[in-house]
Amino acid sequence: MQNRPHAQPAGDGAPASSIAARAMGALRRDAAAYLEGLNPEQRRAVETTEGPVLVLAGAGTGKTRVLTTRIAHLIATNRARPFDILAVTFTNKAAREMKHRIGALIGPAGEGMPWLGTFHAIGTKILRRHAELVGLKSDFTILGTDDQLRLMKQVIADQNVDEKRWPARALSHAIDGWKNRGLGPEQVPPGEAASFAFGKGGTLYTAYQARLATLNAVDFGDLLLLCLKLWRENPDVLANYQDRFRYILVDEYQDTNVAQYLWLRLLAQSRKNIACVGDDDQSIYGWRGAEVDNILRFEHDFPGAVVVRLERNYRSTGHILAAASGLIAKNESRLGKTLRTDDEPGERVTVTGAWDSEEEARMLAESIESLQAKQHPLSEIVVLVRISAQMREIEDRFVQLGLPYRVIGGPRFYERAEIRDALAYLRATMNVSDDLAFERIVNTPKRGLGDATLQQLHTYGRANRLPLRIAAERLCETDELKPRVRSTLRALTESFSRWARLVESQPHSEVAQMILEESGYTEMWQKDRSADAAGRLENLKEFVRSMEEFPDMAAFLEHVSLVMEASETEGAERVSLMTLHAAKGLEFDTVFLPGWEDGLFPSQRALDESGRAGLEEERRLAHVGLTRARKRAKLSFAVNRRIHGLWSSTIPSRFIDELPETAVDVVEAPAHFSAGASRFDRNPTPFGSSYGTPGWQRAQANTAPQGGRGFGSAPGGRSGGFSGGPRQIEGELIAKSTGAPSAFEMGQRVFHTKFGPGTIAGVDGNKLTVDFDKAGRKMVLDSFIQAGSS
DNA sequence: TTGGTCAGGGTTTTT
DNA sequence: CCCTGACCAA
Repeated sequence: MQNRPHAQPAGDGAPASSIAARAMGALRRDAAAYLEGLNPEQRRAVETTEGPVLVLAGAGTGKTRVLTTRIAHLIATNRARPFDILAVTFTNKAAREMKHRIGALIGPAGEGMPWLGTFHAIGTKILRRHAELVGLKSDFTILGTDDQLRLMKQVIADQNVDEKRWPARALSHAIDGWKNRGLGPEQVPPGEAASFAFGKGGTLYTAYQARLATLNAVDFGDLLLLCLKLWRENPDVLANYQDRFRYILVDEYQDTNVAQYLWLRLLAQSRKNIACVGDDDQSIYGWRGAEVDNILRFEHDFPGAVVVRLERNYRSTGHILAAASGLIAKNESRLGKTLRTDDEPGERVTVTGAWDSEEEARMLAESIESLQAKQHPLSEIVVLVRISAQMREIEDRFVQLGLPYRVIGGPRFYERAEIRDALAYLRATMNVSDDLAFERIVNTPKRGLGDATLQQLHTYGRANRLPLRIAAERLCETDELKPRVRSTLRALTESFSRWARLVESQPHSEVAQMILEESGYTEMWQKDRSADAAGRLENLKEFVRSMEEFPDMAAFLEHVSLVMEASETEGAERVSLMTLHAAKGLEFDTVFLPGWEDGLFPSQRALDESGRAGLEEERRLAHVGLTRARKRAKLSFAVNRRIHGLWSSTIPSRFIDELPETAVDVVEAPAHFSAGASRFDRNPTPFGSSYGTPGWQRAQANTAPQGGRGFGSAPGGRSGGFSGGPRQIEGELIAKSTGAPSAFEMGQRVFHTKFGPGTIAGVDGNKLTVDFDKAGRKMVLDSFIQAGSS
């Protein structure tokens, strides 16, 4: 390898550096070995280190591998140290994956890549360093969507705009759109700004930004937009970053929006060592600001760019690839790639029509069961739908059959109400001036502090320039409040002060749990009888538990505003169910693609709103779906589908006819799936061919004992009448209430994971006072204590 | 202030 | 059909 400088044997020459030299030598050998697994195109993508590079990486062509090897190569050949490289991704998941794989490639040297992360995480890091230059303090808070919306509503009300005609959602959408395009309030084209709320769009945007500034807060869009502002107004700061980032790598370049493009262009301007990896055929986020144009225009934007096409697919068999390629070839706006494989043709893509969506769900489930009978692992099966609404019927069927499945996507962990509430409690505790947090939970659980009281607080706070929490404290000293309101409000503010003091001295996760209990928040869910209450308590428990991984509360809050995901139960033997969008980047042996009907897929809305471009994006989505499959892709459509509760007839997707004939098999629905079969579904005929399947038998076992209803006794009912019945929900409730007698006694020796061994000096319900041998006297919850052995 | 009822609206999703 | 938000009565 020409790039392997001075591979001298250790011991040769200067003895002073022998250990380091040996270590370096080992590093280089690894790197070289690594390169050998690459095909010529991949290798070119890795080894063209200087100047702009665009890697057009088709589905399954080893995109991540190229990206990680490139980084390893830069480091191993001493072109850059880990901290000289800027590597941006869109999702935390992708960033984590890259970190992991780089670590595996070059060992601990790659672990500490400080500038590998999402656009937003890196933007945050940069902004915290220069906050004052853009009018912020470095401890600014990052607002989530719901805080953003609440703020937006306030702004709309302040400006005397009718919220009915111009809902906060719409304003938020408009502002997001502008931010995605890199436009600050002053830069929005006047005509465009005027089109919102009778010419008030611009004013509202300005007012919203002003509110954010007062709160020392930013939204997600600002994390990029303010970087642009920072760099444009402070050329010296920009120059510093341009110099610092010797090499820039970008993942999923086809998903970048204008703001991100500008962000990258500013940084890459001086050194021009920018490598973007992406696939124009997998651009499916146009509706949220992604500009396919960014990738289509790359050579123009970065003159002299080297373009490398990765077209050798290592994932799918021939017919699947042919189907996907044939389909995507119908798109006009693309750079053009032809995926090829050395793999066998394999099974053809199947297309099956069903009478209605219920029948489609039954067929699908039956196919899965027959695969299962042939030892196909369930974890290698995925069902990809266009919209989440399709999931319900499919889930119903799975539940009925007892087929284990998991839904990927859905509301993100940190977007769930209970998590946002818990976070709000912590934020309001940690930061007296976090008005949004305080406002969120002031009456959650219900305390009788409603709109009227809140209005009073706002008025008082604004008049005296005080944050709400302080305003509440002061107002309690006056007699402006009704006695009842005053006492609850006082109790609340005093609790906050007490919790704030506890954070100083107690382990943060324990304080958090205490806050949730003493505020009555946990109790609120314990009393809630609805089906998901147990799950919410479970989430809260997980939330508290996850805090323990952070050194303190502040660090936890910082992390959580950008990243927080539900712990996924991986590797479980289950079928996966998700939207096509959620499936990007994943692969499975068998992929089911139901709902290929015009209007649903391609979606009518995409067609109406974006015309040909919309259709092409839908087609790319279809392409993404097909290319998830390694061995089997099974399309289906229904002739009748329930849309918003109403049955309407549909026609097969135009995409079906665009598939190359030779790659497709039309498979008829099994005979017993005739129209209206659902009516007889609950009345087994002993000789009917479909009733011998294991699934049917399980369905019987599951259905019969439900609420004492025998089968067939619910005529006309929904065939999946399952979720309505009483269901036992498992799950341990979060921290038993304070009243429960503790299992601990005075004088008992105990052990605490953080404070070590100690002796119990007091018991109050589940709160214990413990004299720790090392840490002194602390108040802790019994759930954090184990009976001591020593 | 709270809880009920009713009308309206309803892709895709990350940070 | 199912969820959310607005409005109204107690």
